[in-house]
Amino acid sequence: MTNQEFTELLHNRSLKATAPRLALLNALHEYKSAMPYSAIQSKLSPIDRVTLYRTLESLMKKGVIHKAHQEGSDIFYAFCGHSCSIEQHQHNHVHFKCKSCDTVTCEEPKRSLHISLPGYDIQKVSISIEGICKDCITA
Amino acid sequence: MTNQEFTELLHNRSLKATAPRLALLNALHEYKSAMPYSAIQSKLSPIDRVTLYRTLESLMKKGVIHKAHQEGSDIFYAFCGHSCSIEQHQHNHVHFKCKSCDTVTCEEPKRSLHISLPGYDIQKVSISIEGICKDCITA
DNA sequence: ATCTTATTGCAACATTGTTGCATTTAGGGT
DNA sequence: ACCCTAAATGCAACAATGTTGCAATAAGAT
Ligand SMILES: [Mn+2]
Ligand SMILES: [Mn+2]
Ligand SMILES: [Zn+2]
Ligand SMILES: [Zn+2]
Repeated sequence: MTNQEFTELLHNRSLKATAPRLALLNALHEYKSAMPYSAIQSKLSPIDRVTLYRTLESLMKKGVIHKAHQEGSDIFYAFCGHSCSIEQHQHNHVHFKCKSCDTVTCEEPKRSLHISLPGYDIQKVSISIEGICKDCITA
Repeated sequence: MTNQEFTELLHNRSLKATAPRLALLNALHEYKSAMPYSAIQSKLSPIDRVTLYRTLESLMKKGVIHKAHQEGSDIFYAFCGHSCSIEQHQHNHVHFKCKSCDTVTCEEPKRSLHISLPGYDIQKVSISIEGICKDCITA
């Protein structure tokens, strides 16, 4: 992803292509897997804390990024897929955190799981999984 | 649940039956659904913040309570079932947060869902659901 | 090049997490 | 009923993150 493309992405969502936003998008892009808040802050340092806070907020609100994991103290952020837009987030995937390498990734489960709670109106499902990732098992 | 029973519960887990712990257990018990941190703090006020922190930690470690919801800023706590012990937490239920009444409850889904991620070793699954609860729909 | 509005940067404050240490207390042993 | 000791509390102190207001700045439309 080039800086030019990120700029388009932001403009499509009525967001100005500012330095902090491009820095964040580049950081997330390079990081490959979901990026913990602490790593984002280090990478973008010396960014103003409030600016980072609002940058994350606006990008989340516009369906560009999403929180991928929030057990533990460090919150992980990841890019949304094409299914997410300014109107709504649409995530059918799960979030996997490896206890060995501490990496958080967005994964598509083989069988799409259907949760049934009779009498309830289910609007959003978040699934966080912990275990050992493929790479750490093979290695 | 009487105070006497709570004392036994604590002793079974090698924990002393102190005032802060009994206060917490009583608060959780009265609250019925999962209790947000802020409500716990108000209810137990004026409890020392550190004591509350360590009380929650120790009770979680010994399988007496667990975090029921941690999207949002307020973390919800709830009693563990009989399946949880000093050795390990064993939760097969999901956590439902009602967008209307803001209540968080532990729910047993009808079909037990099986998540399949080939190549990965799944050790723990946390499912958080948001929507409208049974009571709010009926009302 | 100018203008307008979104965005930033800073100050300031709030909440929660976390550790160290001295003091208190629960509960087992006598 | 009284000791004793380990466990637990209370307080100080610091760190990290969330959150708002406001003045200064800069992006992008004209
Ligand atoms: Mn994801
Ligand atoms: Mn639960
Ligand atoms: Zn791994
Ligand atoms: Zn409800």
